[in-house]
Amino acid sequence: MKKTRNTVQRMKILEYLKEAKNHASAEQVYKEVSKEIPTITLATVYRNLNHLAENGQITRFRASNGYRFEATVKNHQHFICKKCGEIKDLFQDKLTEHALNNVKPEGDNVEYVNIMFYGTCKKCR
Amino acid sequence: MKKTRNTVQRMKILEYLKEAKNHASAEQVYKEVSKEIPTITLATVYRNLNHLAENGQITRFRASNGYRFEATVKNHQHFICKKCGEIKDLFQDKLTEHALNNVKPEGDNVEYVNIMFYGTCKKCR
DNA sequence: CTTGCTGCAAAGGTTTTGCATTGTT
DNA sequence: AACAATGCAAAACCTTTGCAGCAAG
Repeated sequence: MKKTRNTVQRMKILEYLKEAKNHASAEQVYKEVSKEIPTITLATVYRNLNHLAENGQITRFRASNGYRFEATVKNHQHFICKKCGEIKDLFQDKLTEHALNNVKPEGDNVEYVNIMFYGTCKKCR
Repeated sequence: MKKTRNTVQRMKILEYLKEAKNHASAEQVYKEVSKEIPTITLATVYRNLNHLAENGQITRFRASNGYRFEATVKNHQHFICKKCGEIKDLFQDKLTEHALNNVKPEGDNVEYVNIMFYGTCKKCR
């Protein structure tokens, strides 16, 4: 396992995601963290987000307009509105668990599931 | 509903996806269809893939390196290897259905689910 | 004939990378 | 002191778009 360092940048990025509890884009993280570390660059934000994701401290997934990042939270799902693109958390207890329990891998090693519901949100209907 | 035309390009693209039963990237579709229609362009491929996806004839989802397209097949899920990026179909019967039956939308209109399992495939372990 | 679709080329947006320098450990 | 991480700028990638001509209905 590679050695990692706790730089101010990395700490602040993680801290932001933990507090915001949102599904931030890299740009969004960059904007927020810039307030505290004005010299930070988008490249650094990306490098840290990827690093944190690889270490399981945050979760990374794709929306139609790029990656989204969130502090890792167990057993929840997402709803994405096809019109406005809003992403909501769903906490359908046991659903994630149920999915994991019902996969028969056939030699592949399943680590986690990503369950995304799509449709039209209340506002856009 | 907007009127659409069945151009040779569109027909061949759909035909390819139906026969290949894969999770092709736009590039891949382009490459294959080019064999039959050498003058086709990537832009046209994209326009048609998006068009077909909007009409429900194919399904579009995001892998880490871009969109993937497949002829629409009901009630199946995907497994993606984190190392090699290979995408496999899973047919855990009822899983998709179960997920849809267990969402409580709260005003949002759920249309479909995308269930993606991640891990390390047999070859990469 | 109408207008949706194509090919071409160019632009747009997001994410990654090379390099010299800085800062953690 | 070692080397992981940063900032900067440039590149790489994927996808979309404007436009003039073409072709499906």
